[in-house]
This record gives sequence, structure tokens and C-alpha cells, in this order.
Amino acid sequence: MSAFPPPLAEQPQPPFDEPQLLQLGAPEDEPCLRADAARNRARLLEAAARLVAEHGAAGVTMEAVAVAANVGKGTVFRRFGDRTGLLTALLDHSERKFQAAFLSGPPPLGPGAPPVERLRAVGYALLRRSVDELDLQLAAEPSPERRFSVPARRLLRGHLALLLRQAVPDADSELLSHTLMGYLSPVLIHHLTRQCGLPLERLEAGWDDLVDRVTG
Amino acid sequence: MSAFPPPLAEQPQPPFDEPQLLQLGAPEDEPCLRADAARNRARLLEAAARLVAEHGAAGVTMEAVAVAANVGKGTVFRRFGDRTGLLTALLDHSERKFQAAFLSGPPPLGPGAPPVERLRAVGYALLRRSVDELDLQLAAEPSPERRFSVPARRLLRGHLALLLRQAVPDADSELLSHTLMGYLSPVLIHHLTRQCGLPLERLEAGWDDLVDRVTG
DNA sequence: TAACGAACCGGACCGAGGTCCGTTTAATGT
DNA sequence: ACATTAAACGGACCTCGGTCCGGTTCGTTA
Repeated sequence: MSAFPPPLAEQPQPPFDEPQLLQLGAPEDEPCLRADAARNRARLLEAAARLVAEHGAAGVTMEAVAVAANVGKGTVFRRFGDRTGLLTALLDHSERKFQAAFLSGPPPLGPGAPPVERLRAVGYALLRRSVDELDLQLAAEPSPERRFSVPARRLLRGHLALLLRQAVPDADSELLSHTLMGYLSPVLIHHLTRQCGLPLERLEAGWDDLVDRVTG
Repeated sequence: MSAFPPPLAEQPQPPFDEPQLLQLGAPEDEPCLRADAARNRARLLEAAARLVAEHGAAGVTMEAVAVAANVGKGTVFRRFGDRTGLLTALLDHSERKFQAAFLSGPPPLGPGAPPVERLRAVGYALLRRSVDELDLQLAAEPSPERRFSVPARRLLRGHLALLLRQAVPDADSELLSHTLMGYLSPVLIHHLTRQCGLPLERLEAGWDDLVDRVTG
């Protein structure tokens, strides 16, 4: 196991119930990366993206990516830790945009709107984003043990908890935020839209309703 | 892929929004199994259980089980389909007891109590059961694509949807039931209790609160 | 009881994720 | 320019889940 660079948001795991200040990760990619490392990283991401476009996210093997990038297999793992890390890196751009939007973008997603409206907005935004990148998000799904340690998800959950705390101060926001996260999880969205054929509108209505009930 | 016997509850996938009549699977195990097959099945389950007890669920490999049962590796897969199937079979007994309890047991879990109370009860029961078998349940976690097709979960979700329909007829019970399922999912329970150290009481209180909000 | 076919058995085999470690190379200091 | 060293490289190697298929066994029918 290795000390490969932190991908998305913050790294250390604050104790569960802590207020947990929200902050993005480094503004750019890896802080300082050796020239060859940076070059290979770029090559790998490009190769991976191409393979995803060609064969779908599911059919992308680590070895194939390595070969396509003219790089050793070990290098892939050194850089991205594991398969999930590589796929996650592919989603990094979109993820950062999303984070910026709900952390400091214009209302109702960003600060300025009342918390309940922000809750609605963040659900909509996530649903929209997910239906686009569903394949990749699904393939990037981390193993059950790490699912809740993924920085991006910790950040989002913290955000939901914050909004909930503002909207319903007398509730257990931590637990409720987990409930809301469940509704927005890529696997569920995939199941409902792709496997069950529900239209996006119904999921959005469901989110509205859920937010109403939870904050009501 | 194979036609290995249906493990827990019903098999065919009814269209999403259907009323979905609830029914258990066969009262006993596989309907009719050849003598040697039944013998090997028993051996395998026994061996698997022993290995779980010794090395924990995570450290149980299919080959090890096969060896411990004096059986070929292919036989394990023929019988149980895949690793998840084997682990799931280990949970079968407990699962059936749970199903029987909420389908036809005494109130408030079984029929007879008002739906909201039954909702509360099923949550309590599941939380209790999960904290016991957490390791196994975690190891038996199916791959994301199949998570919602697992018969036992389909059955439970259908049950929740039914109770919700009775308790809040004007809501989208299907969607809400998924939300409730999320709160009760083994991975979340594991994360909250084991990784975050929340006491079971808090999870129970959270379930109470969630049911109130959702049905309120 | 002999014969037959379906179901079952077993272990060689494969693919893919992940690790290891000897070698190479980029940055830094002299 | 050269030495030094930490970092990066690469591919052989390992593990483990899952498949395949030739041989075997059970249960049935004649």
C-alpha cells in the first residue's frame, strides 16, 4: 500500500459527530509531481478515458490501461492506488465542479438560499449529474468498507448534515444525512432508472417529497 | 452461468411498481437434490461455517472451503453460484426466521398491528439481527448490480412498501421504501456502529424518528 | 440387473486486481 | 559537470474468483 496523492477533498477522518468544516482539496492536481510521474499520470488518464469511451467503463482493465498508455502496470497502481482510484480520478473534474457549485456557487445551490431550498437543489443537481456519468460512477463504486471514507462523499454528506442542522435543528442530522445520501447513491439511481425504467422526473419528485417529509 | 437452486424467496422479477404479492420460498431447502449433491452441499456449508468461525468471513476463500469440505472447487460454484451465494446460504436460516416473523409472526412485527408500528418493529428487528451477523452480512454483500435483485431484499422492500402504502396512501411508497432500505442496509449499519462507534440505541432512535417523519 | 442419460464431480485453467523488488531517472546539492 | 538519493518505473509474480470439460455417479427404466 502506498502514499499516493489525495484525490478529491480532505483526507483525515474527523470523528463522526464533529462539525466538520467544509473545504475542497488542492486547487489543482497533485501538489508537486516529478516530471515523468506527471507525464505518465496524464497518459494514463487519457488512455483510461479513451478505453472507457470505446469499451465502456466495465470493460476497462488495469493492464489494458497500462498498455494503452505505454506504461508499466505497477505505475498505474502506484499513481492511483487501485482501480477505484483510477476511475474516481476520471470523475474528478465533474466532481470538483459540483463541489464548487454547492459550496460557493450561486443560489439556490450555493449559499444564500434557505437550507431547505438548497437541499432540494443539491438533490436535483446530483440526480442530473448522475444520470450522465452513471456508468463511470458505478464502475468507480468503492468496496463497501471504504464507501463512507471516500472524500467526495464525506464532503457531500457533511454538507447535507449542515443544511439539515439549519433546517431542522432538533433532529439527528448525522443520521438523516445518511438517509438522504442513500437516496442519492449512484447504485440506487442506476437501479431505478436503468433497471426499473423510472423517469428522472419521478426521482426528482421523490426527492422533493423526501426533503419535505424529513424537514417538515 | 448456471441454474443453481433459488436460495431465499421468490425468483422472477415482477415489474417495478406491481403490488407484488409476498411469499416465502420453498419451506425447506432445495426441492429434490441428488444424494451426493445434498451430501456435498451439507459438507460445504459446514466447512464454510467453520472457516468463518475460525478466520472471519473476510478470510474465507472458495478454494479453502472446497478443500475443507473434501470437494472440488467446481462443486462449490455449481452449488452456490458464486461466493456471495455461499455466504448468503449461510445466512439462510436466520433470514427465513426473520421473514416468517414479519410475514406471519405475532404483532407488532407480524400482521395485526397498525402499519406504522409494524414499520418501527421491522426496523428494530433488522437492526438487532444485523449487529449480530454483521461480518457475514458484509461479506455476503452482493455486487452493486445485483444488490436489488437479491430475493431476500426484494421481499423486505416489498414489505416496507406495503406497510408504507397502508400508512401513507398518498405517497410514493416504492421510492420511500428504498429510502428506508438504505437506512437499514448492512453497510451503513456497519459504518455507523463499528467505524463511528454509535450505540445501537441511537440507530434505533434514528429509525423511530425517520419513520415518524416519513409517515407523519 | 443391465443399461442409459442426466446430473454431478473435480481440478486444470483463465483473467484481472494487486504486490514486490531490482533497476532507472529526475531533482538537488557541491 | 558530477555525485547522491529519493522517487518513479516496470513487469514478473501471486491470489482468488470464476469457467470448462472429460470423466464419474446416481436414479430410473426395461
